[in-house]
Parts: sequence; C-alpha cells; structure tokens
Amino acid sequence: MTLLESTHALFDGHDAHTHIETGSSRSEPFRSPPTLFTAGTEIYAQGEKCTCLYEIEFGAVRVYRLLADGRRQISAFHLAGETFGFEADANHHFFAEAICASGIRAVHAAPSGRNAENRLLPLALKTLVRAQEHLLVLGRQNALERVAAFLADMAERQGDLRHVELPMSRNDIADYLGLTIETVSRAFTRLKRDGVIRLPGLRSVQIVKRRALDDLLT
Amino acid sequence: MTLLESTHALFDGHDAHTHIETGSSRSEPFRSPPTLFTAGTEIYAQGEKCTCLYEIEFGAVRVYRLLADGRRQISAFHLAGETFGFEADANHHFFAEAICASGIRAVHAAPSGRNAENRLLPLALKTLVRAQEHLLVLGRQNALERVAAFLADMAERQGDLRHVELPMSRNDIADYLGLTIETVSRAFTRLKRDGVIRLPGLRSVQIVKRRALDDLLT
DNA sequence: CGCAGGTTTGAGCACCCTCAACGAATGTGG
DNA sequence: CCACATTCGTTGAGGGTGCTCAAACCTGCG
Repeated sequence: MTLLESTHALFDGHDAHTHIETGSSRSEPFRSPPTLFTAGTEIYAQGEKCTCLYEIEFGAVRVYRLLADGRRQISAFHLAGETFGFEADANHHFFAEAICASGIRAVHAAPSGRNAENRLLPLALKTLVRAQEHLLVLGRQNALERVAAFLADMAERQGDLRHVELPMSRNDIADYLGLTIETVSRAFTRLKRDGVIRLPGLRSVQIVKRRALDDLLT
Repeated sequence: MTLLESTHALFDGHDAHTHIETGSSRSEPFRSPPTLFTAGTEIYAQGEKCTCLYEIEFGAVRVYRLLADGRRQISAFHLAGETFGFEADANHHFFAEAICASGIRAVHAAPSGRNAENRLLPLALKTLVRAQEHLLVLGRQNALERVAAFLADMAERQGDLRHVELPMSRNDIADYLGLTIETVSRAFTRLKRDGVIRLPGLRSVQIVKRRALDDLLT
C-alpha cells in the first residue's frame, strides 16, 4: 500500500496502518519503526490501556473526547515533530485519530523507569500550557477571536508567520474552538473580506495583516 | 488581627497577610509556617518569579488570567488541602488570590532537585486532568450543564455529595464557567425551581436530586 | 436605619446556532 | 474524459441561548 493509495482509505481499523521500512532504531527509549496511519484512522481510543507515546514523523493528529450525545471537543492538534499520547493514568481518556496520512512512531518507555519522569514532565508541561491557553480562548473569546488565535497558533507552530497549511477540516477547527462549522466559515470569510488573510486554497491561509490578526489576540 | 476581623479586609496588599504561629516544621521540603491571606488578597501575580508552591491549610484560592480589556478567565479553584502555584516555567502566567480568609503555607522545593520532579509530576497531572475536563465543559456544554458540572465537581472535592459550601461569589463562578453572573444566577434559580437543588443560603447548596444533576453531566 | 456589595429578576438585543440550499473540490465509474 | 456521487465548504434566513443594561432585592454592617 503506497502513501497515495491509502490517503482516503476509511476506518477499516488495524488494516489501515502499515509499517514503513526504515533502518536505525536509536539507543535509549525503544522507538518502533514509523507506522502509516491513513486519514481518519484511529490511533487509540478512550478506555484503552496506554502502552506508549507517539512521535509524529509527518502528518497531523487530533485528540478529542465525546459527550454522550455525540458532541465532540477536540482538545489538541498535534503536528509533525510533536509527541502525544500522554495520559494522567494508565488508561486513555481521549480518542486520537490521524487527520491525514501520517507516519507515527510508537515510543515505549525506557525499561528503567527512573528516566521516564524526566521525559514525561516536559511533555506534561507543554500539554498543560496549551490546555490553559485553550481554556482562556474557549471561556472568554468570541468567534472571530477564537479563529484568529487558532491561526496565529498554527502559524507559530509551523514556523512561518505569514503562511499556514491547515491539515484539518473546518469541522475539526469548529470542534476545537467550541463553534460550529458555519461560524468558523463565516469567521474565515470575514477575515478574508477585511484583508487580514487570503485563502489561496481551502486549507491554505496567507496572513496578510499580521498586525490586525494580533489585535484580535489576548 | 484576628481571623474574623480580617475576613472582609480589602486589597491592602502585603499588610494583609500575617504569619500564623505554629510549631513544627517538617523534614524534607521546607514548609514555611502558614500565612493568613484575607479575602481578595493577591498571593502571586502574572509575571512574578515562581519561588515556591503553596499548600492551602484552610480557605480557598482562585487562579486566573486577564485579557487586555479586563475579561477574566478563572482557570481553577483550589480548596483546603490542595497544592497550587505550579507553573510550566520560572515565571507565573497567572494571578492567584485568596477567595476568603485562608491559611496558606509556602512550600519551597527540596534543595536536592532530584526529588523535585517526583513531586511535581503528580501535581502537573492533576492540574492537567482538571484543565482538560474544564475544556470540555467550556467548549461544548450550555449554561445549565456548566453550572451542574461545577456543582458536581465541588461536591465531590468537598467529600459530601449532598451538600456544598461555596466559598466563591457568583462572579467567580461566572468567570470560571465562561458565563456572566446573570446567567449563572438564572441557572441556579432554574435548578432550584426544578427541585434539583435547594439554597439554604447564598453560598450553601443542597443537592436534592442527585440523579437529575448527573443527567446534566458528560 | 441607611448604605454597600452581592444577588436576583426582567426586558431587549446580539451573537452564534440551526436548518437549508447552493457551490466547490475530489474521486468514482462508466 | 466526462457525468456523477460524495464530501466539504460557503452563504442565507430565522430563531434561541446567553449577554447587556437596568432596576429591585437581600443581607450584613456601620
């Protein structure tokens, strides 16, 4: 199965991920070779046991929870180079899915648990800081401010303050920002109309007036 | 200054906290004797250097951030017995204030930094879990559900599932739940009207229909 | 008793959601 | 290669939840 072929394979569970052949497994914590997850494939589910962390080689991941009636809250997006899958106890309390075709490496804790905490704490801190930032956005910002904060965050994480490639759909953005897709779409439209951003493609955003965007933050 | 006298002292800064005399300082991390903070007194501010953690002997604390225009998001309440003041880097990114007269003990990290992480990680985890729960509430629940979630959480943390004593004002609750005081008040009124709770006092809540409350959760 | 702070209640409005239809993009099958 | 299906995104109209503004109420305290 090639990368292109698998891009749109649907939720067929474990058949969907395939080991990618690479040499080199490094020294200390045991990194498995990266596995290919196709768009929409589940990486882990709420209630499963935590067995490892995950490093994203390429692609993107959404981590979310569901309410009983199906409402979804995406608590975080993770991009290439980031590590996720970290939970407070031995069980997962979230779902994780690949947003697009993604190469993901399982990282098993070092056998000597002593070093584990030194690696876990920074990860917990990063997750916590993001959650707290997110909390402020969801609690006290309006739709336009939320979308602006989201774009600014993505731009910063992708290392290009003028251009963002969004791997996720409007639906994902809405469930991340506590809005509906229509409201997200209208916010994009308004930012475009006001000349703050341009949209060369649906998932491609140019930040034209950085200043105007920043004015919507904090 | 007695505890009662100081209950309503206002923001008079550093004069407001007073050391309480107690014997006993324990072994490993250096706990200072508890300090009395009166209602509304700042414990630390955004931008200050982190010097220690804080243990609440009695009372309650709010931890919050401000937007430029004064909007406030309370990210957490802390009650007696809990530890707070933990931040991701060396500087505080939040404000912390005593909600009511509170006895708070500064806990300085053990000089051997080795043990520090063993104590920090569980605290980071607890903070993270709460933030993530809070995220779901702010992102995807309506006003009534938010207030219900808040009451259920407070009841559980106070160890009495049928009765809650709220140390904080409606204003604090609103800024915690991302609502206005009026909306919080209306939610209380509605829960009372529906017989879910009773209000023996403004800050005293009896949970009458636990089941109905639970139906509003997750 | 009057004042002050916090809370409740009401009326009106704004923002965002809901529902619906349309348009765009992409992949499928003929 | 084109028609079609499907998914995703946009746009519009209308309604509801929660916000704003305002006034009344309650409670504690000087």
